[in-house]
Amino acid sequence: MSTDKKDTSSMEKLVSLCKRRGFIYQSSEIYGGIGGFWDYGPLGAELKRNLRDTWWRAMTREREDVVGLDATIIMHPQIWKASGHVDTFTDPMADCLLTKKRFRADHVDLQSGMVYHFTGATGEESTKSDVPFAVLTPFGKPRESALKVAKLFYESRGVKTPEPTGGEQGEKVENTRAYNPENGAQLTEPRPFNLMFKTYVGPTATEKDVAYLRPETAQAIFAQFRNVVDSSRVKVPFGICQIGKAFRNEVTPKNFTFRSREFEQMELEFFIKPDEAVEILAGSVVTWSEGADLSTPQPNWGWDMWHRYWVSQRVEYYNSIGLGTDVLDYYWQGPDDLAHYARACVDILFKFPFGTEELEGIAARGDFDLSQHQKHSGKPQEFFDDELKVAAAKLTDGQKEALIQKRIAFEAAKTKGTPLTEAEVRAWFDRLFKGFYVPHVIEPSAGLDRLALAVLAQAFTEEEKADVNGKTEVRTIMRLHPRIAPIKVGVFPLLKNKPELVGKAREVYDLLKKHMNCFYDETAAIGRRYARQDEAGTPFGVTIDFETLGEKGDELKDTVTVRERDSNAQHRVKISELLGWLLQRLA
RNA sequence: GCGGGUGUAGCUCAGUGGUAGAGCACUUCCUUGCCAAGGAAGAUGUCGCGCGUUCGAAUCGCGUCACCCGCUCCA
Repeated sequence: MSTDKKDTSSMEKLVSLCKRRGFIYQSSEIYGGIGGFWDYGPLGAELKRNLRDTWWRAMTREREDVVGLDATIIMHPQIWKASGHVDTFTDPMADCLLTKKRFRADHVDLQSGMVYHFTGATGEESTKSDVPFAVLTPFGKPRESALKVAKLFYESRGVKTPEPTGGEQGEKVENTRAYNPENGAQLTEPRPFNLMFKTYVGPTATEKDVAYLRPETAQAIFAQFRNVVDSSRVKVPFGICQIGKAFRNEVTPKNFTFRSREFEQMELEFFIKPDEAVEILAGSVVTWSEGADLSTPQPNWGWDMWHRYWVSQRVEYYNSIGLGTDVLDYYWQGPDDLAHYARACVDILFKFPFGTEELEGIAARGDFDLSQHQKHSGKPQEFFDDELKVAAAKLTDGQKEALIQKRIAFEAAKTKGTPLTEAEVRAWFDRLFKGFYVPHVIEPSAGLDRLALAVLAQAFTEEEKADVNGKTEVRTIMRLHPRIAPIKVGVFPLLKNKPELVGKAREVYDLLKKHMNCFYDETAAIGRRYARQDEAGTPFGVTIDFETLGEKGDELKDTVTVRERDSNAQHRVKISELLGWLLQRLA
């Protein structure tokens, strides 16, 4: 995905503020830190909890069609075999010996030509090298071109004006991936990079006991699909969502918490009927067209309507926590980017200071995952749809055959993956007409740590302000949406040497703290306390002043000053109405 | 994993071989009448870590760890 502008300095400021105020620390810092792992401090822990809660509420509690799951991090290793992670997570890598450029060893273009094997080189000032090196040159090119590359190689190893030795005769080689296509230089032996963290279950720690820390939370949902269906009276279309840790042994963790080795995912697997089932039940299938109404799911929606629906739902969610359209972007994967089993995938991107990068991917994955588990476990992962069975029974043989022929034509037109044979299509429809199908899935998969970073980056604002002495200074304000702010309200007695103010302030604090995260502060001048809370992102400050005590007349007695972080506006609010006033603005 | 950069107080940074510093922040006290006021006192460092060179290392060398940038990777 794209990178537009880089803003390293604002990122550095954000990292610094995160540490200073207790949002995010480096893991294991006293031992020098450990790459790709980050801890959340007091404010960060609250922020993350709030984000987690808003997601959970939006995805399951406020919906009738999604249920939750909380599965283990370590699961049966077969799960990762079935999902493809054991194979595809192992990327063989090879480096160019000359330029150090790195290649996916299995992605290097196949080449043929003459290979010249050099055994070393001698040079001026008795510099020399015994390191062997080989160069591939296209057929028809002279040996000198190979020699030129070899000289560069030995020069880079400290040999002055080198004369490579050996390599007099070229060797004919065909279809090799062992040389850099750009310059012909030899690549290192491919080394595997498995991105899954490995561990051992049980005391013996043999190869038989190998297990993996999950690299995504999604597979647990698929693995428990049958149990959820059997125990919770859900009917397709419905979803299962989960929040939890996932682990990837990234080659290069970077951009603060953006790419970490341990991270938290928030995933939904939303199971839908195959389009053929929709067609049988509803008579026709609605497909996406620009401007279609996505507000309420309809029984005749095809998979792409559901996909678009979830994109719009997710965008609505981001808007609800303060990430508006101005900071979001989208990337629709083209046919070439898509995995063979995926039908569509859109990334919701956020404009981070280091570039526009993915917050969430929403993929239409067909029935790939459940089918894989059905195949590997030998346990059926079908859903039985009563209404479908009844509707299918009413179809004529001709209608049935028309559906089958349509699918056969669709399979024949496939350009990716292995198309189903006619026999397989007929077997699939045989099950479908009896009411059985493996549901298709729409998968909105979001990164919680990325979201936390996004809202922090979005909230980070600097303002120049003159202090009482007229000296301008830069102040940092974290304009976090009140719904996710770690501290909702700061409670301050105007002065701490007046026991009446302090006593009243403690009363107000005790009143509020049962309902929201509050912070009591009586140190330093009031302006400083406001400023501290601005950096923590606290949306409201409540100050107990002399009016509260009734010194300015009875009508102001038992009222407090409520100060808004973003506008500096002040309101007089009765203590008896304060809780309601705040709750209304935090909802 | 490769190349480049950085690492000194909580934060930002100065300090190029000779007793570890500044600003801000922090703690306590005084003061205080709404946006980082003022005064006084105080605490804070294995100069990222290890090894070496040296009479002596934050400073020089080697190694290592972490972070940043660029490659590479991101199923």
